Amino acid sequence: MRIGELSRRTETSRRLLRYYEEQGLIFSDREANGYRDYDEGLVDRVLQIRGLLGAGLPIRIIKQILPCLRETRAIFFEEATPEMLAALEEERDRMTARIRCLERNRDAVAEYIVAVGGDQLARPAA
Amino acid sequence: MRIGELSRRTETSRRLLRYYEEQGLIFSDREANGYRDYDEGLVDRVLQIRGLLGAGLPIRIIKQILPCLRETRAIFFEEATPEMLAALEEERDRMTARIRCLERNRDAVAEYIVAVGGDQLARPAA
DNA sequence: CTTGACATTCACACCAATGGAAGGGTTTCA
DNA sequence: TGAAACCCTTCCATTGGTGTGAATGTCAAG
Repeated sequence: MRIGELSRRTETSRRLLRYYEEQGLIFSDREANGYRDYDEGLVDRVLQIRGLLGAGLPIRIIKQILPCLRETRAIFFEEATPEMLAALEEERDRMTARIRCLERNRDAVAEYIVAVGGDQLARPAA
Repeated sequence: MRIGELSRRTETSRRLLRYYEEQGLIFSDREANGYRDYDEGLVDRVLQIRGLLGAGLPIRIIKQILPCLRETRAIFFEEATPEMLAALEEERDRMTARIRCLERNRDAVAEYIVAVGGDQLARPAA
């Protein structure tokens, strides 16, 4: 698909898609005229990238862990140097820490909402 | 405690602590001489703030949810306007989305690590 | 030929964070 | 008492990262 379709399907500006490509997060083939030609899988990939960015991971790290996230479960063993493995383990642990932090705080927010009487399913008797 | 101690205990520069105060994320009493006097609870508070920032929440949002996160369970009902409640519910849901995204991707990273034979320090006889 | 989608490139905006200088007061300890 | 270490404020500039705007040009189709 071309960039316009990918943009619509991911609700991501063309500009940003080109930026992600420039940053090495996604790739595209080119049509004869130079237009980008995206694989179907790029839709999920872009959403995934945006999710991770939204969760605070920098592009540099996302680029690093992308090889682990290929939907095609073709794992590239040859690239698994000890240094890279260590970096991945570190990042995995950092993600766990992030998750815990978010869970704790989300739960606190949720408790607060309940305590002050919010979240009454579909506002029954407002 | 004074700013130096808080800085050491949170591994956060004095500069940044003053910045957070300027941004309205934390508060301090003042000694007679003008020195900031921090409550013991600020240690956790600062760590919490840094965790949330690291998880991708902007200062603006963190400031908004801080009232829900007071360790003193004094909840300020009077401030719970419907608009604020709606904003909180939205933010709660966004945090949940973040958590799910991180979980999915962390698990993928973890699987990859196992697949390429990492993490054997912890489990020698894999 | 006009319209819309595509291309590239430079510059800018926003946010978190930092650095540093100026210029001054306070605490601690030998 | 003197020095070092700590603290204060204000101001200004900068860095790094994510994201955007706008100018300018090409391509394809009605």
